[in-house]
Amino acid sequence: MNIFVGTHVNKVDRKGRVSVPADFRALLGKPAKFFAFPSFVNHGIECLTGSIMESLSETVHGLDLFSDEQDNLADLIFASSHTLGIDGDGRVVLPESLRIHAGIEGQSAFVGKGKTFQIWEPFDHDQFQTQARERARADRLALRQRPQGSGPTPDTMENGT
Amino acid sequence: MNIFVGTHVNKVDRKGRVSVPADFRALLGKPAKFFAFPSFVNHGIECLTGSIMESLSETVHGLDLFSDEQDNLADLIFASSHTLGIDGDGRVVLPESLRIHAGIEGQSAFVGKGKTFQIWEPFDHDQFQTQARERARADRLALRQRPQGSGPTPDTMENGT
DNA sequence: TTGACACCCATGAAAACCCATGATATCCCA
DNA sequence: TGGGATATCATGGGTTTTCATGGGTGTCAA
Repeated sequence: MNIFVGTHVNKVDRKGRVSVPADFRALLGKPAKFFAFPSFVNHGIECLTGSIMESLSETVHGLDLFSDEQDNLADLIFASSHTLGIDGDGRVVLPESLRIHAGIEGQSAFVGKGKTFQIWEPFDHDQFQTQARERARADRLALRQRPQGSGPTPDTMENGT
Repeated sequence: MNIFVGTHVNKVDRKGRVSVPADFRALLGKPAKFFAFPSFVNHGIECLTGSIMESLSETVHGLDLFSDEQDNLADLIFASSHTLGIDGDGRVVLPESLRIHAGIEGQSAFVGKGKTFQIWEPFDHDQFQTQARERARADRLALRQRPQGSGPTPDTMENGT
């Protein structure tokens, strides 16, 4: 099962270290590491596996080299990314810039998103999830009334903890 | 994982030396060196590994030999390139022409771009990144609807606010 | 001689590594 | 099926290694 699921809240110690949930670690292989960058749209930290990051780099480099578009995209994704190596005890150090973006202090929430995961300040994520739930409900009503309701319904969001 | 990620700000000492970030050095192999030339679209310094430089030369020579386009590109890239050798302590000397192009004085930012990286004056790069971020927000819809097929699309970022 | 440049060494700070502990979950056997 | 034994995990703290950075020395050429 190669997907990240669940929400795990762990402590951030005074050195800035956090335990990566064991389930997640198992999916990160060896060398145990992943890439993390601030989301462009909210206060979460996006976390990608090496293989996803690599194919992302292939995609970006498929664009015209030195084009504005290539340059912008590469900057947002790669330049703001951090390589987080997992130590022998299964922990990573959250860089200060990421902690600030997410507002993380004493605790952090690892949130499974399928092929990727995110790291949040736990309370922030609660709020985010509540809003997502409400939106999903509203969207579903709209969907239901539509004549052809094909495609995935928003019930992927229903897997609360 | 053969990609350059992160933004690392290092000091430029009075001799013009800068430490190349350890992550980057690890990707540059031996002999430890890379090619650098002024970007033709902004104030950054483009930095390419030997192998990328080679494939770039293939591409350029695929253009009509002696065409204006070939001539221009070759000039922009190859004629203005410097080979920067990394010394035993992991540092390079930034040639004056490059420092002037980028406006670098006391500090420089090594910016990962996936298969390549750039060197910037740190404040300049901040500005550039902020703009890229704004543009990305505006372009997000456009990107999503593009048909281009392979690899994971940036849909990890689809979790709107 | 005077720079420019390639080496060599020293040092403080930060990151990676190692070990210990308590809590929880899992297993095993009666 | 209870209940003790065992493994897994999150967490704290100390120690070693790596890294960025400053400065010195020697070499070659203008």
